[in-house]
Amino acid sequence: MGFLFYIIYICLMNPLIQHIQKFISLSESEAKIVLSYFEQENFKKKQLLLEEGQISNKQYFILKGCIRFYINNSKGVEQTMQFGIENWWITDYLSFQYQTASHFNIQAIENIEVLSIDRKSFDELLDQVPKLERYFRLVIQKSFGASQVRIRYLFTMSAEERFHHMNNMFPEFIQRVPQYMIASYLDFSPEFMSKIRAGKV
Amino acid sequence: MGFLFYIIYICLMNPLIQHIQKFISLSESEAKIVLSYFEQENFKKKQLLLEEGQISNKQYFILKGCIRFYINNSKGVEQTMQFGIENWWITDYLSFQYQTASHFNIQAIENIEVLSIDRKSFDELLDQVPKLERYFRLVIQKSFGASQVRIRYLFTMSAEERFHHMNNMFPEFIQRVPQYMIASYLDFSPEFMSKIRAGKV
DNA sequence: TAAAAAACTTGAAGTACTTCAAGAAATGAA
DNA sequence: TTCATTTCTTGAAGTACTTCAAGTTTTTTA
Repeated sequence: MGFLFYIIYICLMNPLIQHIQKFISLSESEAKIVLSYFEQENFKKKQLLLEEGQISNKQYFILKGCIRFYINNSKGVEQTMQFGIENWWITDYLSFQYQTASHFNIQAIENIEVLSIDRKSFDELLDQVPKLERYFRLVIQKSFGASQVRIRYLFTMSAEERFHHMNNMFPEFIQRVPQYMIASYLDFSPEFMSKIRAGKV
Repeated sequence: MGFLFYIIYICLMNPLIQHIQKFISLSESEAKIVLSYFEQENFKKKQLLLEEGQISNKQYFILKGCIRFYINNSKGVEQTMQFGIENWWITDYLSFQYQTASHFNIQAIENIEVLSIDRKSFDELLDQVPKLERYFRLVIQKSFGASQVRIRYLFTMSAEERFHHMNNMFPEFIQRVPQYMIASYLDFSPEFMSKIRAGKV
């Protein structure tokens, strides 16, 4: 009985289960089923979780660490499309859903721990715990909203404003990630970022 | 009996039901329930479906016509974030979900017909037909994918390339919408668009 | 702890766009 | 069918960035 409580305890303490519980409620037995579909994976700094041209066969929930979603632009320069940290889901949803080649790369910026689920298991999980449809709808909805806000910033702010805005909103993040990645995320050159920071613009 | 068949027929012929059927299957009776939650609304060209500062209380499915999702930038210029045509869903999902003030405007570019559903009805509908959770998840997932692709284009292509790309992909659309809206969607000035079209860049 | 690699800085020169202003063309309204 | 409004065009001048190249600092590796 003590052992069982322990199992339940570790299930409910799991970051993924806690995240799900923010959106929908899950019983202990459902939590256990959910977790049984996931596998923990670790990646080293700079390792790729997905490479351009591959089919994104897995969806990841970040337990620990920071990753980025990037492309190689026409000049061969890496351009960061999105960052992900603890409690974020990350995948190329189009490639994952339609099993088509991805245009994006996903890379660990730090040593990371993620929970992963492949496409087939994901479908099975949703059939077995249909409640999760709502959870994933809400998660994607938030990501989509964030993506729209991002486009709004790109459209309405100058390079310098975008930098200061990000600096105010996520100061710890600016410390955590190389500057050139932030620069490309904000859509300007690393040199220009250097000048902004030095107040030389 | 003939009358009943007729009802079923008009339900299944409805563009929304047909759209839903592309993602999940729906019985005739479910189709009827779904439609009972929606209301048809018509808007005239230039009318606003949502105005910045308001809470987006409705979600729209476009039956006919073309709309745009735009912001007023810091210089008071309207900047198009997104277009919507037949069979697209449109709303500010963040404002709709969390009932917060929207930063966006939604406007009819042509005289339009939409199906609308308010937030409360939407929740009820999902409770009554839980299958739809998956439908909406997939719809939003596609929108999110499109949004990511859009950012990719903004990052990797020059103004001229973005124009030619859009011109190749959606030639009929370029005809349908004023040039200055396309220019702002592609993130350059209407004057520059004019020069691109004239081959004067 | 040294050497190598990665990340950041600086200034000078260049460019892809924007802004402005004025006119022409197309569309809509009476 | 005309007048008013909206949309599109053009050239000249300006600017917010980029690119390049070289040096400095920081981090990683052995």
